[in-house]
Amino acid sequence: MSKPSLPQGTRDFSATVVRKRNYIFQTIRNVFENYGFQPLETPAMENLETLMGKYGDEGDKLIFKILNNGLDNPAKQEQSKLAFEKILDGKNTKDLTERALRYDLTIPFARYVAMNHGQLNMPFKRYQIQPVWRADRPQKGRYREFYQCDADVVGSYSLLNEVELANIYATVFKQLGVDTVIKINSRKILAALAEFCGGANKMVDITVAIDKLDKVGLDKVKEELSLRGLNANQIQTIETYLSIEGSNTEKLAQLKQLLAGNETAIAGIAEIEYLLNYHANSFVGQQLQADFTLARGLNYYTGLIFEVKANQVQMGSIGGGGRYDDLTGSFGVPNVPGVGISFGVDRIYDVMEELALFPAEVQTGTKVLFFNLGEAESKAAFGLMQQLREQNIACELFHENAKFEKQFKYADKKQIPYAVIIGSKELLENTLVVKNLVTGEQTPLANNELLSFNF
RNA sequence: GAGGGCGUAGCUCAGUAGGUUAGAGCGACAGUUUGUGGCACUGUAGGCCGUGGGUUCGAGACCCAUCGUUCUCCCCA
Repeated sequence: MSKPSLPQGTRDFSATVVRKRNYIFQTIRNVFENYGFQPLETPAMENLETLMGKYGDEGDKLIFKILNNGLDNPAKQEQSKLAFEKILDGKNTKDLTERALRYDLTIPFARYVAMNHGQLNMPFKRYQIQPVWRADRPQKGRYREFYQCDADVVGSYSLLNEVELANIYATVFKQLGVDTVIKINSRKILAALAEFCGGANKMVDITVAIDKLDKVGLDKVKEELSLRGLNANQIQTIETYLSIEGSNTEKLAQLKQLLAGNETAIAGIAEIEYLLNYHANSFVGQQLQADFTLARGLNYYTGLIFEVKANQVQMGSIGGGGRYDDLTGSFGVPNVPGVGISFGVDRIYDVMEELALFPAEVQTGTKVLFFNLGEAESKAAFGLMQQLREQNIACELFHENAKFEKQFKYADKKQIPYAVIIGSKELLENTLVVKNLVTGEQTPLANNELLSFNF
């Protein structure tokens, strides 16, 4: 028997970690609910065809596929072999795999909307907090199983949705105490830039290249643009575009000048201005930052896009989202617009851990340990303990009669703040001693006074 | 998909230019006279040195392979 181990990129979460994670989940969930979003859960696995082709070529490779059962069935062996040959040739076949683990929460949601759009009360606002799986190489802040917390609105073109979603971002991170910047851009502006430089079909090439600006620097970006077939003139325009700097208003002014007269650009700029003006006088506005280099990988975005970064920590984005005008189109239901955001809990956790932002109260487990000092003594203790439990005070009775030292140590390890001691003397007198294990202070009480003790 | 680092006790790691029975700290367990802890002291247990091959009189150390893990690039949360 070899040592047990965990699949790459997955983790066990022990008590302290779970409590901290739940604190994040709870915060996000409460804010979602507070903004009128309703919960949804979907299966861990989807039909492979639901997912394939939705995340681009790179994304398709990272989808965890589930091997069909019964491939070794003698009657089907020939079929299985043929199917395997097809896979080796890079072709898809249902004969080997027809299900896959969900890669994100947005596409399963889109599938859900497409299946139920007749029944849904539009605009439909749902939130979803579930794990997703990606066959990626794990590294810092990157796992093969991780949670996403999504909130999406479908069935509405109103920019008021974007306004609310920005508010949700700012509120959650304020409550968690994480100092963040919410970067915003519009896909329309990127599209307009492409129209200016080489045509709409160059949009992907351009966005992929400029998205790397802060990582590789201007020269490398220009190099890549050149490789992707842009001429010197076009690259010059993009350089000007990338050199836009200053406050949000200053940036927008420069952009207007650069892309003057382009209708797509005007529309995109209007979106950003709408969002900024709406939040001009709130705490949300202080975090919003127009960033025209922001591109976002997923190509279904069409309007405003968001990305959240933590200010004091070196870490990839801890949230992202944007508007997509035709998400369910690929499921045969056209013209359902939507906009959504996502929180990356695992990265938020890492950021908060690094900055020591978790409040101490998160770690409250057992409140009172009842000492076990003998058969009759522990029986009395048990009865009293049940009374406390009914008051929702978490208690434990030590599992066996043991030396004081041992019982104290157990309490220490579990950081239990109180002990209740009932020995032979107390048993006779129907009394007990409450000991504060932090201060060492002891309070003798009659049994019937225990319930009114302020733990 | 490409490229680095690291695998020695439950945990964190030492292990010098290859040389006897592989070490420390923490943790665990037991005790320091019988019912008040966190400290201290003493003792005990616990290692196919990731796995398989090779070089050598001799390998935890060197070489190759393999598995695991971690980090970077690509891409992403």
